[in-house]
Amino acid sequence: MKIEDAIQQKEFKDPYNKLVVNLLYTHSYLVTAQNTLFKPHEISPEQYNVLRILRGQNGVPTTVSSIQDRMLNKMSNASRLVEKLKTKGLVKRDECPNDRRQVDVMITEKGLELLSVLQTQVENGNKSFVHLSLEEVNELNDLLDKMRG
Amino acid sequence: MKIEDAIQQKEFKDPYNKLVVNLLYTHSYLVTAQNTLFKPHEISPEQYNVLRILRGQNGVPTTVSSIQDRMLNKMSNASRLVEKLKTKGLVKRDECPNDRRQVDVMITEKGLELLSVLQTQVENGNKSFVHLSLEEVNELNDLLDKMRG
DNA sequence: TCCTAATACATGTATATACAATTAATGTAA
DNA sequence: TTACATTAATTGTATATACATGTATTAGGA
Repeated sequence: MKIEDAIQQKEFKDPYNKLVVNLLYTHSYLVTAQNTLFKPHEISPEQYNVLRILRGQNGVPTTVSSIQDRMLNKMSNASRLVEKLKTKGLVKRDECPNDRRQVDVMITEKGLELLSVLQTQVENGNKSFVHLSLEEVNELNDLLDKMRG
Repeated sequence: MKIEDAIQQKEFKDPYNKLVVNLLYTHSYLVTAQNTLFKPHEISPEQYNVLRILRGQNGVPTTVSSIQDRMLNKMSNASRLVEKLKTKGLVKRDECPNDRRQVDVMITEKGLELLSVLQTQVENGNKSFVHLSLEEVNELNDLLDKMRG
């Protein structure tokens, strides 16, 4: 479905402005689809992403600012997301001995278990709502990378 | 900059999952850039979009649900956005005479003035943070349309 | 007509985003 | 060592997203 039909807008000023609208709209499409996967597990896409980052550390503790740097949305608030995950018992948070300003964040067993359950669903889900061939996906990835300059 | 470097992730399960991450990250890049344009005018990108929809009506009143259908984020709350815009004097809202459940929403003179000031900035801004040729932009638009199926 | 369903919008609540401000700890230079 | 800047994290506030629920109005069938 063309973006013009999706939002009932006949024409755009130019392809650049159309692209911006198209990206915003496609993002919404994507997040809506993802939410249906996460909802039953009472976790948000953002919390899932933080858990993924922590698992990637393979047991090495991570600071809040390091999580922040690696988040998909740089403006998000890692401190509060970690707090939410701790409440659910999915991560633990200790004072860093070398530098008491910092905090060592680690994923728990419970967090790892949830991730492994979710992972397959997310991976299959991602494939199912991206209606493109492998070649087209690679093309799209390259264009997005280039777009950001 | 490749997405792998941007979020310090070495590899992805497959290109489909990479694409999802890439879209989320690129969306954040885009919105952050747009916010710098809107901030000085004390308006949010979402509110700007609603004003654009209303201007497209050329004086014909629109209902809240019609705005909702045409918004970029279908899960957004048109009712509250209209309320915010009304508080700022950018739109007016009247009870619809034919059907008292509905509400006629119209953009005001003040709203039109703000839009015309913003429009040029937004259009130029969009071009400046999309680092692609015209041909590549068209390609990207087509791939996004196709991706949603 | 009356009853029920459907529609349009508003409201409630939780989470996340955006950005400013604060607090505590550390680094550095006079 | 003290004074000041820097850094790391938390907290505050406003807006937006996500979804459920409530309320008033209209539509349509028995």
